[in-house]
Formats: sequence, structure tokens, C-alpha cells
Amino acid sequence: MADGTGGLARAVLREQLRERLLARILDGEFAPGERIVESHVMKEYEVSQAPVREALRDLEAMRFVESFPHRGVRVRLISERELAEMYPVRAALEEVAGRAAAPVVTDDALTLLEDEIEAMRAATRDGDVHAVLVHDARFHEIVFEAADNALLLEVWRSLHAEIRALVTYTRVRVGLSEIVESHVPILQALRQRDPALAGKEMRHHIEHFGALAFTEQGPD
Amino acid sequence: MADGTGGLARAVLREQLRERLLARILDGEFAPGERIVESHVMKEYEVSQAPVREALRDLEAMRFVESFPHRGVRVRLISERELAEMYPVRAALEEVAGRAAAPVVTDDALTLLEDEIEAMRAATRDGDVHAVLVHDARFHEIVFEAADNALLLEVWRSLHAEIRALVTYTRVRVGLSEIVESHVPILQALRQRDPALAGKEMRHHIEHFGALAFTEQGPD
DNA sequence: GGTTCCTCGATTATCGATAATCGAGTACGG
DNA sequence: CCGTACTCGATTATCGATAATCGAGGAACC
Repeated sequence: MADGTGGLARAVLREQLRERLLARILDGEFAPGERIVESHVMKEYEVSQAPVREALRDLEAMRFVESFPHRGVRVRLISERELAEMYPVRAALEEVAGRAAAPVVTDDALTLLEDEIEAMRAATRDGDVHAVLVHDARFHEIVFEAADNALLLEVWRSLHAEIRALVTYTRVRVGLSEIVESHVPILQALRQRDPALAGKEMRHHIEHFGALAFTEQGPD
Repeated sequence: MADGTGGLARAVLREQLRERLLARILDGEFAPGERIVESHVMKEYEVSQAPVREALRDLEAMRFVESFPHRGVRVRLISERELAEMYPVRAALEEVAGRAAAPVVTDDALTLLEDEIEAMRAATRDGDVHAVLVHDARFHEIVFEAADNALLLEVWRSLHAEIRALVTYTRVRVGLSEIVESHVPILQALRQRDPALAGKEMRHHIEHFGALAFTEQGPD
């Protein structure tokens, strides 16, 4: 990071706090449902209340936390219902991204996508579910970036909290390698620069696993 | 408003400020590109800086304003490019909403939709473009509400700034009544509770006018 | 003449302190 | 016992003041 200070120092405090708190949420240090108390954060980072509040407000806009007047902020607890609601939205957005990306995707981006698939395969061999899902998310993000539509990318990113929550919820009984290999047709469609096909593959990819997550109850 | 006080008093200041500022942005009192200076707002509403900053941050999350560190906040200027980027995203979301709403739409909601169409017709007779677009937006919002998917509704609302900008940009050469009447097939599809058809009509509705707005250059 | 440095008014970012609000625990009356 | 009213510690919301930063304009230098 080349921060140089080892602590908080450069740039705007609010932004640093936001990043730090986000990292702690993603690491699970702040568990879902847990309160984040302004005064505690103040003391911990030795800053005053204003930047803490503003950082928390940013996180609220990013849907990672929720707040109620006079009752503070807590890490958002994403219900299965909300996760189920996400699937049709995400499927639609992914289709748009696939369609938009196909005609304009660069060879560099295609290489990056291939790298992510390889990384997923490696993680699968190690049985590292978390790593698979991280590279999975990154794969999709690359497609959205390639689509060259800033608004589309931003909207997709606003689902980050929900997508991230999959990592927690997913007691996926589907084989990891099935997830991984299902990315291949997407990459192929993009290679062919076929918008309709790329869109279709993206949509099916999401819908397929969405359906699995909520209809199948694997054994335990 | 039934505020009772005539000024700012009840509920959380930040929220009141947010609503007031938003109203002024939508009314065009704060023009796109114009700066909003914290100290001026402070004095005007006789509040301190913190709630003003937080209200502005909310508006930033809602995409109505943008801010840069140490350089303050300005009303977001939505370019034609961004507007063009919005169409595929919006079309996809509207299709999802139509599909989701069709099976579960209530008779009350259908009545509301009909009322909006009537209101659009009345506004058309008066030649009131602004009113037509307001009822147009409301029509779509009702469909999203009927879809009973909180996330979908929230995502759609996050495009509010862009949708609103259409009002400004739209030098639509298309006849107003064409816009208005193009809502009728949507309502019909919803009445029939046909998800695929409702989705298709919603998508076409958006794509049609999106295409018009950016390819046709009507006479002046 | 043009570039660089500096100053200064305006504005934003942060602070420390106060006021308002909440919710759990407790005392009181039935 | 049960429900209501009250108290109080914890926390959030707001304030007024200070520190940091920015951009425009002017002076000094090449």
C-alpha cells in the first residue's frame, strides 16, 4: 500500500476509515447483525466522531451496514429472501454485461478471464471454497468492466454485499468443479464475440446456480 | 406537508435537509453542475455543518450530486453518454419487474396504473410535458412495487437521477401521445397476468424510446 | 513575456463538547 | 404476579470552533 505511516495518516480520514471497516466486515471480524458503535471506533482509531459517522454512511450506501435513527449502525444481515431476490436482478444485469462486452472485449481481458478460470481450478484442487468464490466474483467483474458501461458496473457493484453473502450462505452441494467449468462457455462466447450468446450464457450461469441454491437441499 | 412548524423541526435533521435539498435540485433551483456550498446551506437552514454534510453524502449515494475531497459538492451533470448507458440497464430491470409483477399484481395496482395512464392523457391534452414524464415515471414505479422484490425496487430507484435527467434532456420529437399510449400494452399484459409478455412489453417500451432518443434527430 | 512561488480569502475536514434519545432495569400500583 | 411509569447509563445527533486544503491573483525571478 506504500502508506508509509503504518497507521492512519494520509488522504481523507473518512475514506481510510471506510476501507478499514469494510475490510473488517469482509473478514468477518464484524459479524453480520453485529452493532458498530461510533464511540468505540472513535477510540480505536483515535479520530473524532464526524469522520466515523460519514464512513458508516458510505458503508450504508454500499449496503454493507444498515442504520436506524438514534439506534446506530449494524452490519447488514442478508436474509435468504434477499438473496433469492438478488438472482433475477443479477441474471438480468449479467446478460446485459455479456451482450455489451462481447463486441468490444479485448484480448487482454480474455486472457484475464482465462487466468481466473485457472485460479478457480487450482482452488478447487485445494478444496478452497472461499478462493473459488473470490475468483468467481472477479471473473464476473472483469466481464462487467469489459462491457465499458460505467453505470452498469456501478449497479452491479452495489450488489457486492449480497454477492459476498453467498460466500457465507452457500452450503452449495453442487460440486465445485461444476461451478468452475460453467464459466467456460461464457469465455468461449466472448471469444467468438457473439453478443447474444455471451448474454445468454451469462444469464444461464446465474440462473442455474440460483435455482440450485434455493431448490436443492443436499444431504448433510 | 403538515409539518406544523413551518420550518425544520421534527425528525432527524439530516433527513429533512436531504429532502429539502433534493426538492430544490429536482425543481432546478440548483442547476446541474452548480456547486452546493456547505456553509451557505448551514446559514440558510440555521443548522450546523455535520447534518448538512451527511445529507449531501446521502444525495451523493443517490447519485444526485458528486463530490471531490476538499472541493465540495456539485449537482451531478448527467452526460448524454451516461444517459445512453442507462438504457440497456433500465430495459433489463424493467423486464425483470414486468415478469415478477405479472403473476402477483393486485387489482388495486392495476387500477393505479390505469389512473396514471389517464393522468398522462390529461397532461398530454394540456401539453404539459413535465407532468407526462412524472406520471410516466410513477407508472413504472408502481410496476416495480408490484413486483414485490425490495432489491429490484431499490436498484431501479438508484437510477432515479438518470431517469429524472430525461426530463431535462428529452427533446423528444416523438409525439407525447405515442409515449402515453405505449403504456397500454404493458397494462394489458399485466391484466392477463402473463409474465413473459409483461416482461417483453416493459423491455420494448424502454428500448423503443431509448433508440428514438439517440438515433432520431427530429426537426426543430 | 512567461514561469514559479507565495499569499490570502473561501471552503472543506476534523475536532471536542453538549443535547437529545433510546432501552434495560427497577420501583410502584393494581 | 402483571403491567405501567420512572431512572439512568449508553449511545447517537447536533453544535460551535479549529485545522487543513484549495484556487485565484499578484510579486519576484529568469
